[in-house]
Amino acid sequence: MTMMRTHHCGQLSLSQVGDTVTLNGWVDKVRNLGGFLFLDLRDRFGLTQCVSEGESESLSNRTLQELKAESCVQIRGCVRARPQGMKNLEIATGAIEVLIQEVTVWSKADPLPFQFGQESSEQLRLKHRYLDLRDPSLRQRIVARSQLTSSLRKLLEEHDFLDLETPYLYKSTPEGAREYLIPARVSPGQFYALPQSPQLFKQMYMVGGMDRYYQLVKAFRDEDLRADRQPEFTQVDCELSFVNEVAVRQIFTDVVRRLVNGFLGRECVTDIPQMSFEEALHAYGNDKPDTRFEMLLQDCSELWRDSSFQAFSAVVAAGGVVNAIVVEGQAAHMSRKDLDALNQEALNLGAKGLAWAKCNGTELQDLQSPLKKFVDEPLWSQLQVQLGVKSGDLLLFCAGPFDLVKAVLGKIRLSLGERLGYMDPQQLKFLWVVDFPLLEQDEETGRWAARHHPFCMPQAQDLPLLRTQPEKVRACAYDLVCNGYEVAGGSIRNHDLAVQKQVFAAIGLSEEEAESKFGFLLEALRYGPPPHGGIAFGWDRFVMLMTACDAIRDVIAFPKTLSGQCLMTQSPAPVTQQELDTLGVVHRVTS
RNA sequence: GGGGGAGUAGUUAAGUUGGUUAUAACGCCGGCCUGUCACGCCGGAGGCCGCGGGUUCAAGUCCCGUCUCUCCCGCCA
Repeated sequence: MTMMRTHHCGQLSLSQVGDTVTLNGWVDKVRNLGGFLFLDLRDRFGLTQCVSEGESESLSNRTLQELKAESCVQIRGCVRARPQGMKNLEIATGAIEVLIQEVTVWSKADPLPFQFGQESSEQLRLKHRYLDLRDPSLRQRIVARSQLTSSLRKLLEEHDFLDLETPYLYKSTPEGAREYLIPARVSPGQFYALPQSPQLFKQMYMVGGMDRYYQLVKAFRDEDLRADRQPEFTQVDCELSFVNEVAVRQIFTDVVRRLVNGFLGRECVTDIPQMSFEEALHAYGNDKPDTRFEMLLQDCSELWRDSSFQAFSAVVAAGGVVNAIVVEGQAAHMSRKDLDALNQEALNLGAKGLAWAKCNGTELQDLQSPLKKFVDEPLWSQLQVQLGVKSGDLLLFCAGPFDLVKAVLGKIRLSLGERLGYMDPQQLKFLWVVDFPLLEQDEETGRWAARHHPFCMPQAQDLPLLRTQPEKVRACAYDLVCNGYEVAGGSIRNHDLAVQKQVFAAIGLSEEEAESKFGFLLEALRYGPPPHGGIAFGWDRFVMLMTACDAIRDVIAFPKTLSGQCLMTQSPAPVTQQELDTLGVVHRVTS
């Protein structure tokens, strides 16, 4: 019996000329020139041009013409060199073609709901995701994902990590993200929860002496979706024993550097710089700075304190701030309409407004701005010096409470960066953000909560402040940021029972509550836990950045829409009353 | 929970101030064509203008509601 396949569609070259081969794949395109017909056959590996000269009665060009795009076929034929000048340099198999001798149709395809290589609605492609996967552009991203995963596993295993599993059926831990609940049939009225992260299990592995753990694992969060957030997503979850912050960052700088450079085939990442949370917030307005461009947020509150511009001086007097960004060389390129749009964006984000100033020269008289009448010579020269303004620059000012100003200008900076083409997806700027606050205060209730999670180790020198000034306590926590996305985050954990109890106390968790929620952790910490810490990568985001996409849907084979639907399978879907009864779930019908 | 954008042939889009038979490209169907690789040429079919209501002599176009997709805010320890 002959082989079902002797080669794949990306394989044949001049060295097989004269061989009889059998290929399998999908009909990419038929070009019938009359007595002469070309059929492009495509599989995951590539595309091979097959040709028929229509001599045979049994295999007329008419028969071949009837093979519709995306039909699945087998073609047996003889490899021959293409004539001079007919080679296609764009494809790997472009030097040869296969003279068709026999075609087996495995299955026919109806006319397609969308065409490959052309724009079409994502909705339609998601409904027929199995077809979209055949489109080389999605296929390449999914293949890239597999390659990255494979390299990552090798790198982690080189660093002595063990691939270990953790349960998906866990229990609800009300803090943090909303969870997906699963009724436990054999314990009526009780529920499992899908884990938002395997955090405590990996710590248990460390207490259990496994030393280094990793897992490519799904995590589940029942929160609203975004372009970079799916309800189920893949983490590269890692944990290490006998490490401090520096060691963790060192190891993962090495892993990321080799992973990225190996994938891109160029020295894209050399080292990964560090920035404190505080510096990131001041200069970029958020904790995940996009460092592909500058345009930093600059404080100029003091310069306005005594100015005649009430809107700013009053803000400063009330303890607020005035920040500016310098948009280089854009004075002449921003129309009134553009500036109005930016102002509107600032208003939508809660600011009182965005003041602009065009520096058409270096003198005060060259200044064009609604603020001009409030700016005198001394203020102007101070602004120029402090902000580093040059002729031709556009200045944008925002005044108000610190957090608001940072948030607004941080977002304005990003939308300007986008407009001005400063966010080149081919460029990857990694950054460690460090020295995060351990706790954050709920604005409404005034209660303190863990910023990352309640198992983070506080920085030793800040520990005495935990009772007196909890806002000043920094955590041994770090995020890996790339191009404005948080791609990984982690911390050193508490292996010291006493410190863990202090943290629980600081977030208002009573001993009883701590015992009922995390009793197994507290107990484990009594039996010789090693110092340990770890990190978890948002793998979808990482792959998205590596493939220069802007939504994680683009690198997930079967993603959900923003309303959590799978358009292909139509999930979620209703269940019968009988199923609910079996589970002991009371379903209240809402009108 | 809130705000913005979108929904017109199989697909992607155009559609003016509300006014004749709703256009185009690709795809599909039929015919011709021996070197194409976005093949070319000739012809043809194809429409619940997302859905429901309203205004009007007249609605793809205006108004209200609703559904779906998308982007953002809240949210995401």
